Amino acid sequence: MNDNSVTYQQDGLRRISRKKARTRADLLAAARQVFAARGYHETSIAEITQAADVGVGTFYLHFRDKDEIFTTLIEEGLREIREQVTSAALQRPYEQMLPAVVRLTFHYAYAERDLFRIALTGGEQLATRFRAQTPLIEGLTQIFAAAHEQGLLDDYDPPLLAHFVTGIVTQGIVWWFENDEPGPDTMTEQVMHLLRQGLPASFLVEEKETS
Amino acid sequence: MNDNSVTYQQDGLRRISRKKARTRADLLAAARQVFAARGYHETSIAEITQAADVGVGTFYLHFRDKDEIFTTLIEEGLREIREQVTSAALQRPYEQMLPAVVRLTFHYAYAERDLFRIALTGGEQLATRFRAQTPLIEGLTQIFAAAHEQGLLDDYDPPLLAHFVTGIVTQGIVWWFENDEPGPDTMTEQVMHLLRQGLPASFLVEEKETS
Amino acid sequence: MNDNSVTYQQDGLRRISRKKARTRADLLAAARQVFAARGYHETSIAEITQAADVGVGTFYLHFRDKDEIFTTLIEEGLREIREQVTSAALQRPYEQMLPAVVRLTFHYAYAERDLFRIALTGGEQLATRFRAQTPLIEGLTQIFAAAHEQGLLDDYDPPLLAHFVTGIVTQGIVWWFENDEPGPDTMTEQVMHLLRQGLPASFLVEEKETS
Amino acid sequence: MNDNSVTYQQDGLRRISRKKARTRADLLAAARQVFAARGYHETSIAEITQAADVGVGTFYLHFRDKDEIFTTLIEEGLREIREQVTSAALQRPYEQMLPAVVRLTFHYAYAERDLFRIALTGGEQLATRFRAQTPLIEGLTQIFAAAHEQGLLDDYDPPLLAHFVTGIVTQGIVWWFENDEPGPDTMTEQVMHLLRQGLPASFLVEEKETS
DNA sequence: AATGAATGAGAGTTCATTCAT
DNA sequence: GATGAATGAACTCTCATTCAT
Repeated sequence: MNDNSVTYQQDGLRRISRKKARTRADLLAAARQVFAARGYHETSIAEITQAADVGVGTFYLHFRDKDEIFTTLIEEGLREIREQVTSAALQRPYEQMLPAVVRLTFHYAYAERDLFRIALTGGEQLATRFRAQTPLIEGLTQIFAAAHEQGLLDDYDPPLLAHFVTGIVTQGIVWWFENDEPGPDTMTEQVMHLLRQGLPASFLVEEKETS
Repeated sequence: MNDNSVTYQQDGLRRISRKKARTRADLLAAARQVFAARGYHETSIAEITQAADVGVGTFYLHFRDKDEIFTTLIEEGLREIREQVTSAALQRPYEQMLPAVVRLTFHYAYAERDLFRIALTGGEQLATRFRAQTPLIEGLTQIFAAAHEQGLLDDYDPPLLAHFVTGIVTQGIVWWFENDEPGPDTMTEQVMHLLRQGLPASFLVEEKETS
Repeated sequence: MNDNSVTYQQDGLRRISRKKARTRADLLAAARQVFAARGYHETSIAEITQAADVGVGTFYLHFRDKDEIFTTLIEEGLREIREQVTSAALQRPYEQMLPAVVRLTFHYAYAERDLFRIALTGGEQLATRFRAQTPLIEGLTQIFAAAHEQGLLDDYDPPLLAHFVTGIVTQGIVWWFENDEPGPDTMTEQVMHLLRQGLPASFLVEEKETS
Repeated sequence: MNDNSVTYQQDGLRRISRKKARTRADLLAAARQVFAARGYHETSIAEITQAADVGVGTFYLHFRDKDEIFTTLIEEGLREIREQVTSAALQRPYEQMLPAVVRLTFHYAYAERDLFRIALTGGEQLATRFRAQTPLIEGLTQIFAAAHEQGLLDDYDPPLLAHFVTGIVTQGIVWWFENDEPGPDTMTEQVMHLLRQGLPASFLVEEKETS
């Protein structure tokens, strides 16, 4: 027994834990694929383990239930995007933040459409589903709140406005569930155009008296 | 046997079919309530029949399965709204259509929040869920397409724009799933303000070069 | 109130009871048709009442359950045949009874194949099914027992022999469930030929020692 | 990791699959018993699993539905008999085939009366039921067809004759559903006697003119 | 750590039967 | 007598979860 043996053992442990991590990754990948193809509710644990080529029991070594692997999938998948978007935004002067956030979000969403489809479609109740929108809403709320404090958005309620913009972006992403065109840059331009110009006043005339 | 007896019998039939219609309505009301409280997938037929205070078998006398009562619920619930919004829009001059559609949609959605929650939340797959948005999208697409032909919306793609505006409205409705304020009129104003003015250009600056 | 009124009333009763008998007959005819088409177990009361164009509840005014209408159907359907065959047999000299029974049975079975299909196919357990064979078995047993007493069938056990012959006849009838040829007369000849001649001894050689 | 470990694992797999096979056999045995006691249609899956002392779900791990376990039961049960009868027949000179087939069939049928009761009684429609007779019918048809070609059975239609003989044998087996006597050998003798001698011509007189 | 046979709670669905009209 | 909406027991089947190996 010497350092070597310890090293061997550590190697063994590491190998095992590497193996375990590998299985976990297999399961996540399989889940992503099956969720995308069949939807959250139509997916059974057995389908996931089959796609991952592991035994059913193995699933429970890594995840508590279907909801946990689902949440993990979204969480881990979105984390990097969230971090990238956040850091990119912070690197920019304040006036450029909003466009940057929109553009980057669209780019990532376009690249990982299946993940967004899963996130916006499946899941147990609203809770999970709208969790995907939450980071965007919060980021936008901060941006708008800051502008509001500076008197730039006097007529708006910042959180509500953040929801509206998130609604626009979400709808752009949903659009891609059925169409591949336009790409993320054109999509961004369309959104920015709307946010910048609004719509022509000529057909936004409200009648005098409101019911 | 004379006319009277026939009348009696007809009365009987009418009464029976009125009773049957009553049961059907009970089931729909119960489904609405249970779906709203527990979500589509968490709801079992037994829960619906229990809430409607009828036997399980009765359910199948009126609906084929859970999906059918769900679809019927949404369809019948939204039909009137759709018709009201459509006819109201058509009674207005063209320039007033959009505001009218938004305002009316918000009013109905606010009044029937539980129905919209069910429609936007539950259901089998996207198909059912986004069905709720379809009428709005189509209506807006028509309005925008007309404007586009007159050169008013040169820089926009009408269907995409319709999706964006629908996204805004949807997000407004979703907002009410968790907040009661602001009411539909203020909500409409906020949306119209955004659509009219857009956001201040000063924080919509895009950097020169795009990656 | 006089004789007339009584007559009227009797007429009324008779009309009612005629109507009732009519409904009963409708149900029996419908059952016969549905049983033949779908088999006993696949047939539901609702299908019968639908085919008879009466309400479900009406069924229970005439029959206790599915088994009773089934039994009745067979019983009433076979009764006449049984009586015809029996009386025809009795009108013949003893030596002609067996051929007459076989020939008549085949003729009726051929004419009412659907009834025999129902009788031999459906029904709850053996009990009902083999009830259709019972009359034939019993008739043949009598014939054979008489012959046996006269020393004509010394080597046979009459009831067993009756079963064998019934087995032949039954198989002939079953043959018609899938083939229309040969007709009842040729069928009778084939059976009689077998019963008269047996098979050529040359290929009925048993080996000496039996295991 | 060496050959040993592989062997161990193989042992493990084999043990598991042996255990699974055991459960399957338990289910088949239970099904056989319950079908025999209550009949096919009166038997529920729950009764089978209860008799097999396994959970309901286990059933579906081994069989798709009631019909599949039924078919399997008959198929597996009859296969060996079919093979034995066939090979025994082929080992004999042509003239001895028919008696051998009849004798062996009766022996097996007597030994496994419950299986034959199930096969001849239960099952979905004729299809399944008469499947039990098919092998016998086909075997006999071959034998008779060969004799026919040699001019031995000029007056018979071989397939029809095969049906008749099958009818006799079937009726002999059905006899055992309610009687234990006579045993298979005496039963064989009675059948062979009939096939050899036919019945005394003296009471097979047909009247001249046929109606 | 991995496996997959076994489990049984629970969901959906059918249908014989009743009963108010 | 006839009706058919309503009923709920009974059944089939699925699937998340466990556990011995």
